[in-house]
Amino acid sequence: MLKTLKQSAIVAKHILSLSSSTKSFTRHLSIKTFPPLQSKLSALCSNGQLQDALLEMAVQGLEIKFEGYDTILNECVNRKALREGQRVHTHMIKTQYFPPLYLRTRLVILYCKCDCLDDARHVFDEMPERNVVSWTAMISGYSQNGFSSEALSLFVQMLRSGTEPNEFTLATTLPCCTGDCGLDYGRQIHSVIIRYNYESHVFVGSSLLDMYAKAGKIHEAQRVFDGLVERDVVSCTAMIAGYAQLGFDVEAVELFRRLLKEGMSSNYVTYTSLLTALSGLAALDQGKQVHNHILRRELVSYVVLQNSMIDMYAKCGNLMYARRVFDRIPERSVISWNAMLVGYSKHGMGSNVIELFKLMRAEGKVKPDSVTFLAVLSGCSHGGMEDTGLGIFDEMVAQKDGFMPNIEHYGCVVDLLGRSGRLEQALKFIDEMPYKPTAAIWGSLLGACKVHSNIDVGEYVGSKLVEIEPENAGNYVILSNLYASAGRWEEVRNLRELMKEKAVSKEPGRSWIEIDQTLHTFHASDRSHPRKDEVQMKVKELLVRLKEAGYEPDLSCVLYDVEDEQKEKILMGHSEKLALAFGLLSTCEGSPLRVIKNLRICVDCHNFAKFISKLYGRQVSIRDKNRFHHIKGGVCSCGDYW
DNA sequence: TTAGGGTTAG
Repeated sequence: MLKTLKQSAIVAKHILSLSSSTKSFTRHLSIKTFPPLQSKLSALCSNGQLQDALLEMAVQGLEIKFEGYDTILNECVNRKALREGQRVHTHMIKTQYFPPLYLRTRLVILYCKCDCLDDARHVFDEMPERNVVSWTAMISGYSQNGFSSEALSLFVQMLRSGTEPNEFTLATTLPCCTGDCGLDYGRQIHSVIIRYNYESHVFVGSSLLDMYAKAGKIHEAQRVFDGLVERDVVSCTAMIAGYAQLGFDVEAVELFRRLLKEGMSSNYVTYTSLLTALSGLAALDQGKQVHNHILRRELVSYVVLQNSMIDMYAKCGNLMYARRVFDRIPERSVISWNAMLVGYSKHGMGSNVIELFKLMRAEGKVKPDSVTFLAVLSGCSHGGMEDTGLGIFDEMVAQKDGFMPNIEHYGCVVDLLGRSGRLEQALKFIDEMPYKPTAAIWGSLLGACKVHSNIDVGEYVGSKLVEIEPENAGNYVILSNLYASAGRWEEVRNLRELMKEKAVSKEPGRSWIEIDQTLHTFHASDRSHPRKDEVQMKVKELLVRLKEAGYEPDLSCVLYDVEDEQKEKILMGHSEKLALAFGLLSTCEGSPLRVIKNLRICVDCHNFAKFISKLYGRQVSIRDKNRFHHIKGGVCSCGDYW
């Protein structure tokens, strides 16, 4: 009797220990099926023998129930084993097993992970009951596959059903708030977040600040970031990336430095965002330093990071380094190719663009995409290879690479035709293309009219532009330049009146130059730089010397209605001239000058830089909003077309 | 069981 009792106690203890190890699912346990089958299945699964595990399930038939399905479905999810998962699902149906909520949710997760959203949704719709996890799993499936509106509408349905969202749901749903109404949806979710007190949760907070940053609301992003009770790599990276994406490059770099000092950990994503900011600044010395950090930390094998480095070096003007990074990537993605192609294109190196594009086609490992063709077409345009570009467009239309041109590619063709002076043909092309012309397309044609001094087409195009984009000052400037160059001052005056009427404002011009790892920024007519007086003197000195050599300030670049003397003063205050003067003051004779400008360079500054390169024997490179100008001996790589 | 940040182009 005593012996039997003792035995029962041992059995009971065994069951209890099993219960605690399998958490809350103990009610399904039976000594008959568990533990031998369970441990056998687990062993098979962990050995990767999913097939054998399935066979074992089939042999055991209905005896398996929860534990068996759970074990094998778990393994299917971990390995994204769709076929095996489907067989388990079929097995459930065949044996008329009625899965509980937990297993149904596992099926939803499995199908979502394997990109079978319809199957996931089917299981989800058939669920007799749902909890926050099943809702979140389905929302996450949509969210991660880019089906934002489905995810958002499911989120709304979830709230209506009375299920409260948790931190997982909120962090998953926020990334769906993109596009036109993204900010509105985002703000509504923000209010839900506040209601449930998740604003300072690190995952929810990073998602929230990212949403604001992507909507261009940097201050709101910053407010969320400042309110986080705990910060980690992701939230910090999100903030740095937010700054970088919106062009707050200095803030991005400063935040990175500050956080580094505070001991924040960083990973390859952090460096990617940091490189974006350094690319914007064209801070070559700092970029090289970051490259060294990446090498030392052995992060260099991330393709994303290598792509960022190609872009950084190209935007800093060093194509040789960019190419070296490109050549060392073992598995290039389409973005690696594009970054390199865009690099050559912006530097006006048309033949390099074509050569690399041929290599890409010949290798055939990576398919060109929309950006590839934009880079190739604009590369032909910047490099003065109009007919080659037009030929490639024809190949696109003929579907040589299985890729149809979109409106932006049509825009490139307008650019190519305009550049080669075929303005009437460009007008006809716009008229016949299958898209409605955008302001950018008219804008590029207007630029072409200015370069080729074609008033007739220019007037027509200008009127179209002012109609679509009355607030864009750049359009008035080009049109006014066009009238001025034809001596039609009456029209220039009318245009100026029109500008005043529409209260057009221009983004303030800004240029900078990197000297010994420090960026020196100048604004138009800047009086804030510590060496402003020296700079001013230098510009005056340059003006005298350049005039002796034949330079004549192009007063038509000034739109204000003032005396010519005043116009010359305004021109001499242009930020790129200040940066060039400062460069001459701070570097030794013969060394190259590298200036960055936030807007497109004006004709007068371009001419000014050409004279400097010739008279002072300097290679001058200027990166403007559109492209690089490499000026040597008074000749610019853009061929005076930009 | 479910979650957040990143690269080219414009």
